[in-house]
Amino acid sequence: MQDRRKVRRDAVIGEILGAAVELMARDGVAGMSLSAVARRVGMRPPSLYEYFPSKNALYDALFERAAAGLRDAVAVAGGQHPDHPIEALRAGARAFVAWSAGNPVVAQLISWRPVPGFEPSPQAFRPSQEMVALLRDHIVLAVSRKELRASAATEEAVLLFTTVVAGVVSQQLANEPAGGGSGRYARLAGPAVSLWLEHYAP
Amino acid sequence: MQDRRKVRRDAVIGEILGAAVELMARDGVAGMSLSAVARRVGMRPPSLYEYFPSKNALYDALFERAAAGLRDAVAVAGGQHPDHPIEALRAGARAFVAWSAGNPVVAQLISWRPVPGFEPSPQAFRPSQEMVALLRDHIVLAVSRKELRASAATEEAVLLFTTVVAGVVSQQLANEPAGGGSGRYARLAGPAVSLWLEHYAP
DNA sequence: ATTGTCCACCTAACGCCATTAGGAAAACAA
DNA sequence: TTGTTTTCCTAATGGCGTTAGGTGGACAAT
Repeated sequence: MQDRRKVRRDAVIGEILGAAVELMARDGVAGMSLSAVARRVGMRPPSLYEYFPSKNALYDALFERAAAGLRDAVAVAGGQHPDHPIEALRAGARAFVAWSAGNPVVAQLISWRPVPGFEPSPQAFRPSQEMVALLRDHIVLAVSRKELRASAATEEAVLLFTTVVAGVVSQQLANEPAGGGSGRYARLAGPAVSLWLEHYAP
Repeated sequence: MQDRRKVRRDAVIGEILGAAVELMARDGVAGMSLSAVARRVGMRPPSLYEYFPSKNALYDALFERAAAGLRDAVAVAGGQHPDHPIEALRAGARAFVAWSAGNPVVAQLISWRPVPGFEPSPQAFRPSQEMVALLRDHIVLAVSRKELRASAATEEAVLLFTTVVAGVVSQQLANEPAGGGSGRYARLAGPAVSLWLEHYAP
């Protein structure tokens, strides 16, 4: 019956993380306070230390969850086009931007460095690396099918792809940080990726 | 002899802003504390309120200085090519990225939203608007000379240009926040702008 | 030279924060 | 029933941004 305890504990952790995200939306990513989180979940601040050894550990848990969610969103979108890597790249980039616009708080945590002193642990960073690996696979596949120039598979080309997409996300987050808005900047995802695709077209 | 006082006051303000930048480099943009600034300039924290009515006002002053410096750097670079707007765009974008890589702390203040609760005042934001106006002028000139497609002067195209450049800066700041580094990501400025220029080539 | 005004600093204090120490009660295992 | 572990608590420390109120010196006017 140790199971019962673990279930309860995981539920509390989820509750804490949810409250943290809500408060980050209200007070800014770096403006979130453990005291406010504790108030929202009906605890005293020190009790949170039963679940996270520090505030940065809480950020780390949020980072890992967010990175995994983002990776999954991109993977699902790309997976819709299993034998059309160009379309997979387009869909993946659009999904990346859409997810970031829809989850602006945690997207800031991933795309920027908003919290002084916090750096994601290797474990939390892993989903992001897996996402880049996925991107690389699509590009390599496209090149092998002659749908992209060979130079598209170079390190610089991959970096350029992520940079272009990061630019769209950055504009979106900086200019519509609330996220709920129109997503004016997120609409640039398609055209931005087109710039890259045209340059590396065979 | 009121002049003497104003000179002295402005010198102190400069000293405070310099200390703030140094501490932001050490502790993060949002991690800078007025107490630490006061210590560094040899004052007690409340004395800083003779010069800035709040911490956010200090951020605002830094923002304005930085935005003006960035605008000037871009303007100088672009001005090197008065009758070659394409080269002016290239040089301006490179200067933008180089300045941001060389001043990573204040660049974060301009490109991101690192400080919860701080938004630049209209006055502090003005240099940034002037910089975008300059960019627009170059593009319009290039279009009128048939060096760019007419669609390059649309709102979307201008937004795409800023987005591509913002992407390079964002990658640079996120991955080499210390700035002093090799500027690996800043080297993408040229290729990134090329993507845009190729797409809008006549 | 004296007076009055203003500026630039100070100390003291308030309420908030993250974090640690140590204790109490409840949940579970024996 | 006893003992252990988990989960919460109160109390306290040292830091923060900011306000209130006081003091001395720099300046202007007499």
